[in-house]
Amino acid sequence: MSQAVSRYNKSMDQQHFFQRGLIAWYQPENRPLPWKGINNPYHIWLSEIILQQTRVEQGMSYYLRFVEAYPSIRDLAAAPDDEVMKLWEGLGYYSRARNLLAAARYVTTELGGVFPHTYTGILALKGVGAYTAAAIASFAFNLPHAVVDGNVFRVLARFFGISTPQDSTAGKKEFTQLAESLLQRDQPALYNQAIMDFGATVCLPRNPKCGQCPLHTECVALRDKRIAELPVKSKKADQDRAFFSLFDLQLRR
DNA sequence: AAGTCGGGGAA
DNA sequence: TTCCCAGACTT
Repeated sequence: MSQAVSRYNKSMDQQHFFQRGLIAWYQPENRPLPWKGINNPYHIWLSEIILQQTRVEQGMSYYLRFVEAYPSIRDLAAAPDDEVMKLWEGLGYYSRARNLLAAARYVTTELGGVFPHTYTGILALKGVGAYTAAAIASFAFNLPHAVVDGNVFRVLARFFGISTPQDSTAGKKEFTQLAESLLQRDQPALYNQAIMDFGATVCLPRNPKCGQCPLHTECVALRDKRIAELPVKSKKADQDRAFFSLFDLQLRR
């Protein structure tokens, strides 16, 4: 019992260190972005759809062009399909554009142009999954939902030394629960921005800046020299290629 | 649980 | 080349 309590307390200390360190580190002006510091749900939503599996630098100009072309969600809803697809050209994952338009029309016609303001309402929109719903809910409405994207998986896996594959069912559950427990519920938007900015600028996928990391003294992966191994993914394109090239080699003999 | 959808930058 | 990017959806 006392051991369990002790371990529990240590974990809580670790979590508090993480939260405080992250917030202390975060300076919004370090990474100014057009969709940062605003609370227009339409603009937030648009930016999040564009940024799905897309680098900020690549999505930036598209976001600006969409906002320019369609100042309101009604404008987007009224746009012809081919015009929107043309504007999306070059971004990839074109189903995002189709879902974007479908959702815009749904909000405009079915919801009277009022963007849904609850997590479940937002999640119901086409093209909006758990991550995007949490992002919109927190950034636009300051609702307490923790974002869990590639940055968050990486930061949490390393700092807490979690080796559960992030793309497994168990992993998604574990990381999501941890993220929710870490979320500073009195300032969800700020906290979510902070952890993603941290992952994008300090706790990088390769060659993370551990030397100048404000959390390095308590980072489990750094302590155990497992930075390069974390986070773990079970889907390994790598493994498949290795297998098939080996198979190929057998056939050639 | 595994597969699919993409262009692009960095190592 | 490989990995990964503010993932979601279908099978």
